[in-house]
Amino acid sequence: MNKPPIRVRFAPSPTGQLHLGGARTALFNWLYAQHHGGEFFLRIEDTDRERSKEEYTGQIIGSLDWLGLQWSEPLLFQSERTGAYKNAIHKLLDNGSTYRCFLTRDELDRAREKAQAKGGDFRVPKTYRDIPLQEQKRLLNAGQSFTVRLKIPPGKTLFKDHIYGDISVNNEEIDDFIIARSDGTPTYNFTVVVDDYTMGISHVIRGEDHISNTPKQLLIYEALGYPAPEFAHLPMILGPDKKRLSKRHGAAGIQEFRDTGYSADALLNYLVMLGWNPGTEKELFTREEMVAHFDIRKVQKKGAVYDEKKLHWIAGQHLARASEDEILQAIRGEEPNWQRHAKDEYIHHVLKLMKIRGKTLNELKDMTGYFFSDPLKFDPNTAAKRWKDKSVNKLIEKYIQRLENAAKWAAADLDAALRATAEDMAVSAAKLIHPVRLAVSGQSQGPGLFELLELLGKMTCIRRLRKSLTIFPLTND
RNA sequence: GGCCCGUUCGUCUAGGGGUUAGGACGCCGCCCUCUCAAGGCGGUAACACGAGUUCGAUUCUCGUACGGGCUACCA
Repeated sequence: MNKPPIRVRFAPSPTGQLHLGGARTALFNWLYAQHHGGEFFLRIEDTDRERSKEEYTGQIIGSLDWLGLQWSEPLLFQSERTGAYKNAIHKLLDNGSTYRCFLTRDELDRAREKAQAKGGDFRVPKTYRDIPLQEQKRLLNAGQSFTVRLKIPPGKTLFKDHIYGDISVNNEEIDDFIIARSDGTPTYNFTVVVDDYTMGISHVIRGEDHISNTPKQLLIYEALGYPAPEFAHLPMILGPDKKRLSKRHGAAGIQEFRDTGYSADALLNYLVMLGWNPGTEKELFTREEMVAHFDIRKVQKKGAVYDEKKLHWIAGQHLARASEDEILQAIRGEEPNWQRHAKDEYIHHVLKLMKIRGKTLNELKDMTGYFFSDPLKFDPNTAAKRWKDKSVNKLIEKYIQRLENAAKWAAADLDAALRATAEDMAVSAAKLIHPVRLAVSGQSQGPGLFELLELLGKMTCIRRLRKSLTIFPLTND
């Protein structure tokens, strides 16, 4: 027994940008393929002419590309497969598993409204399901427009979902639904089946919102005589209100996560933990580790609420673990000219010092400005607190003198020099440390002061300290 | 309304007939310390409800409640 190859797909419709839910569906498909040595395909479901937009196709592809969820060729567009759908519809018309329905949309709408007013439970009337051939011909010749509906057979439709287990539905619950509209175009449930079959998809992994579509699609597989794939439905990603996450909840577009400086790996790591667990307590994963550990049976059934705080934490952990060069490459990937004037070696030092202090690439960029140019802004609260009066100027002057005479410019020596100065002046080291930090960085916080001074270099430090003597204290007295 | 699915700390989750119900984020406190992070230690907080099965249910069964999805000539 040799197993059929594993082929999965992600099939977004280009009616909006790629959002968190779509990205997770894509990720789980990709992981499933990677883990099992299968292939991952992409299919653009652009049959809704009204809502589909080419720019969204571009955005979705761009986001997937950024996430690094590489798909195999060919990339399929449903809009280019009209021929295949037509053939399949004819096949079903010929083999009698479908019928032409001459009910008009208006008729149906009215009947539906009436039924709903009376308490719901509207069923599509099977008026034309079994009319004689002559009558059909007559209507056709009269130019009556029609839709093609699937004849739902009696019985039960059941399937085994890899995540939800056995699911069954009585066929009576399913209407003779439309597979081809009156303009001849196929509907969603139909195109999905035709495409999944022709693409040789072995496992359909998609959102839980498709569970109720599955029996319908299974019935189409049956009518077409195609073998059905296996199914796995993923729980929804929810907003804080427990409703399916959407634009209303804020940052749902992948592009926004990229814009706020999250790395693709961190986002993927967060996403994989949303609704899945490895069965161990590990929760920080590299891409390779995700592939190695992924097991679809460990996917949750319950919808998961998106929590930005946790994403932020994971992003910080990824940053702390990343090499300085990886971080630099990631930043330059977004902003090619970032700090081009500085030497890579110097930037690496800066990043080494700062990477555990930021969670996102943007935070890192924002907090490292003073490593590359003299600070122009000085935190006024810190100035008020740490540099109250002229007495501080005296201390700084003394420290500058020592620094100028420093033989070695290394953290330990700068430290010793500062403590010696403090001792001379009979003050605590802190009385000097804080104002020096303010003078040199404009900030009240940052890396260890002496590592900072060492990295900035003698000239820069002395320049900034001198300058600060002309600025502080802020209050004149 | 009908059908399908779900329900363990605020959130993500582990567990599973007998556990002090475990971990993570967040929050709080302490330690480290020149600050901020990071890190370490500790704390806070959960089995929706009701029956049944059982010596014993958070765990199994059935109901109820609540939540979600679907119910289109959208995908």
